[in-house]
Amino acid sequence: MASCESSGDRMNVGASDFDGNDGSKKKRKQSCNCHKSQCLQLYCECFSSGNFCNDYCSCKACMNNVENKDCVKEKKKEIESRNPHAFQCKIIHAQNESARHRKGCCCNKTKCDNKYCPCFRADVGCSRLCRCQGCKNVHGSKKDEHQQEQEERVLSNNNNNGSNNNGMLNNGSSSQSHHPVANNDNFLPHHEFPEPDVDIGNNENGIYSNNVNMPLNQVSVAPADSYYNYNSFGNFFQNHVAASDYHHPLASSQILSFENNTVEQQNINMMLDLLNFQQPPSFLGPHGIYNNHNNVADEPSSSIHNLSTMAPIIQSTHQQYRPQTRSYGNYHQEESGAMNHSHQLLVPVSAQRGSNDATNMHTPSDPIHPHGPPPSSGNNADYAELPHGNMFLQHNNKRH
DNA sequence: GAGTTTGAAACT
DNA sequence: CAGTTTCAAACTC
Ligand SMILES: [Zn+2]
Ligand SMILES: [Zn+2]
Ligand SMILES: [Zn+2]
Ligand SMILES: [Zn+2]
Ligand SMILES: [Zn+2]
Ligand SMILES: [Zn+2]
Repeated sequence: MASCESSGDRMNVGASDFDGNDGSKKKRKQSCNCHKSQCLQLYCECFSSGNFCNDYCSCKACMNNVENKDCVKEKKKEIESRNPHAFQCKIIHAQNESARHRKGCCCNKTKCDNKYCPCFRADVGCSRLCRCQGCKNVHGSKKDEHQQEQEERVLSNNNNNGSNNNGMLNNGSSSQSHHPVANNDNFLPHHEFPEPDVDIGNNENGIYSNNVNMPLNQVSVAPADSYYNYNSFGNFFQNHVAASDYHHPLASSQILSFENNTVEQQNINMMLDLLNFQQPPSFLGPHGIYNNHNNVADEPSSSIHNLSTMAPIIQSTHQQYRPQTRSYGNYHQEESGAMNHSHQLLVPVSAQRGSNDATNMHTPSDPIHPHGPPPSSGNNADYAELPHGNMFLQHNNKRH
């Protein structure tokens, strides 16, 4: 059974074209890097294209192999019962038509001009089946409504000249009329700070600054405790922000000697630290004085305002977010009290996202946002509100 | 249809 | 270039 030549599948890194010895381009065997699907869902390109995984794959817990061929067959049957076309070639070569993607694409943001677009990936133009916005597919872009309308008028006037197409404009060379497109992407820029929120209620002992509270505005489900950490000032912050922005490399003097490296001693140290607490330097923000160290969105992560002054005191190995290389969080304290290199024990953020992932949580209502709260559908949680009102970017690509 | 999960592409 | 973000599709309910 000949497999589909140009499948348009996504390619795992290292699996794309490569130069052969003779200088020719060859297709490297397709491969995947699946971590959670066991390569038994259509997310897996090997499975999706009807192939077993192979030596180039770096998938985890892969089931998509000969050894499990019964299981694979079962799964395929199940999926085909939902969609009989699921494992058929995704590119259609119909007579008198340019090749097209079976289902078309639905690119809302990328204009079909890169490999996010399944049509572009397969080197075919967008067709009438595509629901793309502002299509600029170099292999042939879909007509927009205006062009479609014009074309239909022309066709009905001078009865057709034999050109068959898919509702596709001729490729690249034809210059297109550029209508000014409404920009719906003018989301609140990070530098538009709200009024500083002086959190008096928690300031009476001088220990805490604004971020002592868990974020007030999270969506119904509170993030698991492990999503939070606190710095030496007792401020709570969200780990994923912390991991990338709030830490800096731990000085060797700050790594405890063995005999002091106990939970008890750490707790004593923490109390001492709190006793010796000095208010973090305030700074003049766009709308006044800001007290806290954290979440200064329009300052670089290396800014003093975005740094904590000591290693995380409590950071379990279950913590989802691996502190960045070069970060303070290179070290964490295990329950035993031992300090260890965090980044060798924790998993990268990209490997561990989940629905309760703090990065994916967003505010139900967003008084700061000039365009109202993020829409309630789609993958639309790009932004959330931090405790003191700053917006920050999340993982979840909601549409604006 | 709304919302979540997934892994490659893109970005920095 | 390792780490993170963005993206559109697959998936679930
Ligand atoms: Zn796979
Ligand atoms: Zn594979
Ligand atoms: Zn696999
Ligand atoms: Zn597209
Ligand atoms: Zn398309
Ligand atoms: Zn398109």
